[in-house]
Amino acid sequence: MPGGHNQTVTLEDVARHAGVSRSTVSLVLGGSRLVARATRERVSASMKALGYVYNRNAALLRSHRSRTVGLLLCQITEPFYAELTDGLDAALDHAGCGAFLANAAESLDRQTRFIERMREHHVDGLVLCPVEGTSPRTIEQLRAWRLPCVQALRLVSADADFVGTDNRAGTDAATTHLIGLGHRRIAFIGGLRRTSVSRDRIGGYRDAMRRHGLEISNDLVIRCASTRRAGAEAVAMLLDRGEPPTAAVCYNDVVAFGVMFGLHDRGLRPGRDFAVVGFDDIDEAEMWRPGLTTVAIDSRQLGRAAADLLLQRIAAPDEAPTLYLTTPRLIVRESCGARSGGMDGRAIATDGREARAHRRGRTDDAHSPRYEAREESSCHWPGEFGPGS
Amino acid sequence: MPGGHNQTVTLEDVARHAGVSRSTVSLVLGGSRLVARATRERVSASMKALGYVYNRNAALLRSHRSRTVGLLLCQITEPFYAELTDGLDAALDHAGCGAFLANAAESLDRQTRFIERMREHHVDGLVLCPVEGTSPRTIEQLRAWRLPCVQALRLVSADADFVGTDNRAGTDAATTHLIGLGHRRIAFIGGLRRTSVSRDRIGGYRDAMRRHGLEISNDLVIRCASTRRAGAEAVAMLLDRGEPPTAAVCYNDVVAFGVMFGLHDRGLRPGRDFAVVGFDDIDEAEMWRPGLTTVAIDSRQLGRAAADLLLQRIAAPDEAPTLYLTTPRLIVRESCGARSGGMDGRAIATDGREARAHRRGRTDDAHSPRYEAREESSCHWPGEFGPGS
DNA sequence: GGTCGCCTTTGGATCGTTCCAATACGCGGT
DNA sequence: ACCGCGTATTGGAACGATCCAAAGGCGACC
Repeated sequence: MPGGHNQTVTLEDVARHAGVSRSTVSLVLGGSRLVARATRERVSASMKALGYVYNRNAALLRSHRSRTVGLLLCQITEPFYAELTDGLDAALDHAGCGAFLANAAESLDRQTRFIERMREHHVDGLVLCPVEGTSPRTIEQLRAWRLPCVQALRLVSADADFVGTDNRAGTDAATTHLIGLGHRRIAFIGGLRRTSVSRDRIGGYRDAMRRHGLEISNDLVIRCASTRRAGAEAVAMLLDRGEPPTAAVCYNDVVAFGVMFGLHDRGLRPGRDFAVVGFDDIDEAEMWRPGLTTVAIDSRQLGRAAADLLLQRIAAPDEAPTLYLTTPRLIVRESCGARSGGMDGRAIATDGREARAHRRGRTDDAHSPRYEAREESSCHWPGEFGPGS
Repeated sequence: MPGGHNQTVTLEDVARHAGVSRSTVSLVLGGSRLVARATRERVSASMKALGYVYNRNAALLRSHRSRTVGLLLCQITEPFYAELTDGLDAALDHAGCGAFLANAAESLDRQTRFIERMREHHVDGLVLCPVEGTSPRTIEQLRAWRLPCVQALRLVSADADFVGTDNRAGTDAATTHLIGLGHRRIAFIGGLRRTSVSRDRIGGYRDAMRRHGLEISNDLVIRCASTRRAGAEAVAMLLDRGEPPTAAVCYNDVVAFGVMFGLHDRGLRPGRDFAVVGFDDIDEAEMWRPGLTTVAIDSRQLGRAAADLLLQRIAAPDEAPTLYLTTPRLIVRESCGARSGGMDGRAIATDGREARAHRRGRTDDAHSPRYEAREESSCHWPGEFGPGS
């Protein structure tokens, strides 16, 4: 490879060097079977010799395919989204597709700006984790622009593809588990943002409580931000009440960690004096002391699913939208008191460690669509989170 | 805005609609002062009316400026990198520049592939958090390709721009603090990867130990991965020894959290039975129970600094490389036993809460380069981590 | 009235690729 | 000798912007 090129090497240069035409070189680039084997090898050699770099932008200008997709995250600092990105990025990479990533930091304004920018870059499609307050019209607009889009996690419009999990079933299972352990006053903590995720997670909690004839007083539901600090403050507030709850279902693991910190501040031990359940099963949940009982949704697999669905949609833009929902699994560890002699020591259904190992195995497998498509969605879109909410 | 366009709107269309030439529209796009105010407004109106979308790729083809940079992270799931990305992204956004983000997941192979892809996309520059084993030749190559590049955190080549922190000073201060509290057998935990960061953090620890005439036996340095699990395992191993240490300086906060989990497993309380110090001061460090004493390096500001330096370098590609080093600050909380009556209760120099508040204030300020340039670097590049290491 | 200069505007060439219709070529069959 | 056919290759026209040299219009000044 020559050292100090200041002029870019083009197809023309390669063609001249290999003694063929520009078109032939282009065909070689595309891996066409039309080109004779000998020619193909000669051209490849020339490309290497000249240090040729493919110009994706020039190609895109003509072909209208960029082999690049956009990924718009609502909050990259949340561990769950980092893990999701990890899976998604790997899947796209595997498919020879690059990701143009942007972090909206939960700002509707930045989200709008980034969508604009993605269009300017002519990405082939978009994975969107919509920020709170995203209007269904935004999704409609993308459709009108014919920009393939997959909504991830938070459902805004049922008229576009969606990859997520059955949140309602998740918190239902978590709450039911706590009830089975003997708890009666169970709080829900977190879910401040007005998103489909919040609605469904709170909904599942309510379903389970109602089914067991338990009171769902509004002051058992503390809506707070998804931070450790907010979780700690929320549980402090609950413990100050006359008849405090004995357990809490948390919006996600981060809030649950905060709750455990808050318990610590009062000299209470999670899993012994108070039961805590999280949601997401992010990497650190297993390591916690006590280990966090939580609803696992395999972030990385969800990322892969989103990537696969988007690529599929790019290939066939006019098919009806698909809703992919993974089935969450309750992982029982110590923080709810069901294991290692805490609280009441009742026998448990799920072995956390085993389930975890299983999940690991799946995660490390070769890449292929492994999510489950389910028709009976737990999401009931038209309603609370309509336009402008 | 018309509904069902299937043909893209080009400058030509806008020009026709506004009754001017293509060139004039282009000038308007560039915000040129040459165009008369009335014309400018007419053109803008036409753009809006037709739903015009700027085609960055077409522009790039001609102008050789994409107003897009690449950000290559070595591991997006590490909270520190997520925070860095947060700051960097915001700064670029502020400068009207997009970021093409990729996650190498600590794989040299993926890093190479992504650099290739960035070149194909003709990004204006690259912020590179080099993965372990990155050769200085990689950086030289970027230079030969005339692709502006800023190394972040990990220094690979002194011949290119670098943004990082004075790691050696950081662990030196942390270790000195522990020695001041009366500790004599102090371990270093973490820093498995062969990077300049590992070298300098271990170096600072050694410096302080040596300066105080303390033994630096090799079995006090446990090199392990930057995970909670590895930290827990490492401290367990240390405690099994004949004469275990009474304190540990950790490679970063994540390892420190692991160490605290490991202590918990042995029934020991960090800050009372064993002193723990971290590095980075990631968001959650303050919330921990006990609060983590750690070396703060303000990840978001570092991200901003990297963005600024890169933009500067793109503007002036031929200037000599700059090394920006921020000065780390020790934040004393409870985990080292210096506060709240732990261990020996000696008076302390730094108030964690105040320092934190100060940092917050700076972080939220308007965007401007606030890092400190220092000539006396703590990094001694040629050596241990040379080519191919 | 001609010329100079200033402010605006413009046409054409160009960037590096892909697409498409056309061609060159070897070869067996009539 | 000509045709038909399949395989391999090619030149020219896009794609949608920017750049540049040049020109149009209009006062002002000599």
